[in-house]
Amino acid sequence: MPDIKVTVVDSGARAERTVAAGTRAWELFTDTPTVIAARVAGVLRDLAHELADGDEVEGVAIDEPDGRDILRHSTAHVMAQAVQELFPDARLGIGPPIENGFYYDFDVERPFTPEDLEKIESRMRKIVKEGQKFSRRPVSDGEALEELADEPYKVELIGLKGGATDVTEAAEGAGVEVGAGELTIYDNLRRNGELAWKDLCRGPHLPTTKRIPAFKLMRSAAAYWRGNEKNPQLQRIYGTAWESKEALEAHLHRLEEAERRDHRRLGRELDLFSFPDELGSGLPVFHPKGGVLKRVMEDYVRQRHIEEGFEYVGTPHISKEGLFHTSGHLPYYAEGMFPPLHVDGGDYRLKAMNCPMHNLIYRSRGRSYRELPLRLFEFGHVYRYEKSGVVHGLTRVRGFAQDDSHSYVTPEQAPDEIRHLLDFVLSLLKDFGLDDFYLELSTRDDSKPDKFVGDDDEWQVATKVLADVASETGLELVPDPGGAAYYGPKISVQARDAIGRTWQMSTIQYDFNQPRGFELEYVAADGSRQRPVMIHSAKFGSIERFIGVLTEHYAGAFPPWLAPVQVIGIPVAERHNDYLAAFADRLREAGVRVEVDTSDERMQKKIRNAQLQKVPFMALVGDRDMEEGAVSFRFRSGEQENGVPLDAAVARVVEAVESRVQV
RNA sequence: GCCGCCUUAGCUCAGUCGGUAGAGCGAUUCACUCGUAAUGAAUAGGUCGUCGGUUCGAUUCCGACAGGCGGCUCCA
Repeated sequence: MPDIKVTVVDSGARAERTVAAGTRAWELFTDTPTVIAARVAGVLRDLAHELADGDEVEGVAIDEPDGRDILRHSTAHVMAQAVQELFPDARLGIGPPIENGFYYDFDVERPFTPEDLEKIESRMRKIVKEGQKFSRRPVSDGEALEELADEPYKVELIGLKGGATDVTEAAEGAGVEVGAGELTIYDNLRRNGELAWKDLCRGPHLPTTKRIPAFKLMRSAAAYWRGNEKNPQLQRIYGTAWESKEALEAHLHRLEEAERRDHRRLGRELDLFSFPDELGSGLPVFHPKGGVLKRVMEDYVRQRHIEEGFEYVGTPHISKEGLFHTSGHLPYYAEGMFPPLHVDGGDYRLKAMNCPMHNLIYRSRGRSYRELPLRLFEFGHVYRYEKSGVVHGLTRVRGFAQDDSHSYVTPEQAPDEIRHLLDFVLSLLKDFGLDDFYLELSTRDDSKPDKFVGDDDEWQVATKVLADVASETGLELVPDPGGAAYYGPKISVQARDAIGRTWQMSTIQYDFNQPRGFELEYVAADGSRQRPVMIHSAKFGSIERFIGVLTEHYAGAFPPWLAPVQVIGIPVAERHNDYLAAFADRLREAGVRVEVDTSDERMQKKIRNAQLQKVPFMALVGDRDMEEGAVSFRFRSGEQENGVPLDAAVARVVEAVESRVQV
């Protein structure tokens, strides 16, 4: 048998090897048990892939990103097999790997119960234990259609492959079933060669089910077939799979950590806000402590806007409906608005956006080019009729305050203004402790012209201006086709929080449509009347959402400048109360939010309470401190600074607040 | 809006196979006055989410609605 030459790549090192023709990838990696697939000439392959002369081969380890995807995809197959063994009538949808796990969709008569998931999971363990082999088999479209005649969703995918340019676009996740080029079926073979199960799949897969070290089914939920609400709903089971039991445990631990940070839970525990049923879904109230957070944020943000050349305005929450026809909201955004109120023979609407009202301020008198950029800003309360299933804590509500501004500029000024806004937004977010961002550029979906106002040329200009400025920042820029507002494209700032989750915060939108709708004009230097462009911008998106995000980012342990209570005085015994009260007065004079715990609990209990309330400074006073004219600080970390003289103690707190640092 | 699950004291949760309920924490009161994450005792607190139906009787079974949770779709 002739020999072939292959190049084996191992963590950057390359080695030429001569092997017999017909050698399969696994034979190169017999010494490295973590390798579960191969990257051959840059393409992921099964370990059973037969090598060709000149191939460049790299092992794919189970704990690298591609390896985990393969593991999770294979685990999804095992799950589907278990489901079809237990529920023979279940028809298969798609089953891709996703971040931290996988899912598989099934068409079943009855939704899965938690007990079903347990049964499925134990059946899966049995299949894993059996060590079934994943065996790849190329098939023609015709053969696939014949073999999978009982799987209508798979048949549909095969059909799409012929027509649609990109199957992944036709159904998110479907790329793992049907790739470009030839179709393949994976047979799951028992040790004796018997066929246990099969599925249309592009692969690659683990060599055998035994190579699944750790997995767990998480939950089941409904999902629309191919992500379209007009399609039937399938039952989706989510699971997770990892390269080791330890990695699975660590993942579950991270989920617990995220739960501990949940702002809905912290909001209750820290007495920040609540959602009274009596008000209705998605309508929060802020309690005094949450009110502090909200006011401090708003004060700071208002101040920064004024420094940046914005003018603070005020507008009502409701208006006659005609305004929203002029703005285009009713034709394009009606389903997002609350239904009309019938008053005095006319219809009024709660506003869903502030822009129409700002336009009226602009239009209240003639404007000169000398006034531009004209920047109007307010905390405008808007109300949106969110579908009942999407309301979620403070991050998705039906009534909220936008820190909303509209810059009216000449078309020539637009790029500078957008640059200015983007810089401003990023600096504001950094002030609040968020410093890891990327940008998203949301553009029009050309296939749905009825959802967007204006002509192509205008959209192109607007999109280019935004794209150019966004790329100047050097931040990662992710395209978001179809995500634009009806009146124009937008840049949004996505911020990563302390545990790596991303949140959409600021948006900057370029709008040439509303100025036309409202017939906004300015008089140019040559005396002609010109139409301004407006740039919409919300820095935090929504104050409510931002409070929710900050709460999770800090896990409720806010930096002193934001903390509802900045210092809590804890007397060791009742005789220290007066001394602490005097210290608290001094702090209060310096503008510090301070409380003294004069309850008759023991000191240890007071410390525990302060710790649970996540107060940044605990100021303890006992006999020793009183004698020295000092206090002792305890921090949330448990660290202490004992015997701090009173002047220094006040200065210490004030300094931390003013510099907006975390302690 | 769609699918599934859930709703018992302020919070977290037991419980009743249909005969109107209990714990811990929290609250209040009393005692204790204490040096870095829970002192002890007593007391109060619930028409078991709302409205209908079945039943001699419903917190429990059925239905509708409201609210919540997890997804899908959508989104600041």
